[in-house]
Amino acid sequence: MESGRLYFDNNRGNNMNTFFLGNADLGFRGRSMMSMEEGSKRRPFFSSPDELYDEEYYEEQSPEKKRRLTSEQVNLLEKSFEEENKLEPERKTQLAKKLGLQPRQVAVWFQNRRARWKTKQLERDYDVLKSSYDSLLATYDTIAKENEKLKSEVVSLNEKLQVQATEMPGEPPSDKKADPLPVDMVQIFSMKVEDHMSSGSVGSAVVDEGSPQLVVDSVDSYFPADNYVECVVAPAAERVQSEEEDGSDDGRSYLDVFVISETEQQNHENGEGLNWWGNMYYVA
DNA sequence: TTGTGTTTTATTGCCTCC
DNA sequence: GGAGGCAATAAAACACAA
Repeated sequence: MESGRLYFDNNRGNNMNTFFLGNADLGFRGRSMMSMEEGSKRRPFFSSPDELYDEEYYEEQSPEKKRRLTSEQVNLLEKSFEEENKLEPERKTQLAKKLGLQPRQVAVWFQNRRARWKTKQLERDYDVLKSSYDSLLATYDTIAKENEKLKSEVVSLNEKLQVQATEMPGEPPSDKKADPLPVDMVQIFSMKVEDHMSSGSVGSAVVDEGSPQLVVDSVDSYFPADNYVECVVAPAAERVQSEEEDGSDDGRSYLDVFVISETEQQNHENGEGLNWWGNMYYVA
């Protein structure tokens, strides 16, 4: 420590100032300055100003005893702190004079007050961050539940497709998958997974108005967030043709839906074969 | 009355700035 | 190098439950 720093203890009771020379090497620190055997006359924490200035109380105190500031002193200090939480030397002297305290005491009070303010501020910041976190967590939970729901929808729809495929002999889905896609017959739309996640309507993307109301999902949310998933919707040419031939139009529009990865679409654009993993849906 | 927890006042040591 | 700020800490003052 810096030797020679001067410490003051203001004694309001008898208008005497006691001075301490702080020096750790000499063993002066806190308790060592005071006589611990001294009996203490307790006063209530919330006392009236009159009680606080009770001469008898102060006269019985040892000059070294640590004393609480009066409520008036604290009020004035609080007011001053609200105006400016840093203390210029001039203001410190003025306040000290006004309060009947040592400038050092005023400085210490401001120092401690800044520390309390900082603690409170940290608590406020923590509360703000926590509520923000809780809100995000709630949003995440909602999205996760919706995701689960959509996954089960996909499973259910796939099961229906399996049933349909078995009910239509002579048209193995595997042949369909192998067909090259007639580009002029398709509508392509894109859905970015991360946009999907952040939009208000969690869940399904809908084909534009000109298209049949086929609801298409991104199949699963296993795609990396920044990957695009392409859904390709095409009229089921073969089935339409077959219906026209045998007059078995049941009033349904048939569509082939393919879901491809970004890589697969690139392959398709490069004239390479596609590995389709979508299947056929129909809508009434 | 006593033990325990909290608040307030003050000290110490280190750091930065001028 | 001195002044002042800050973090860590001590210790008195105080509140309160058992």
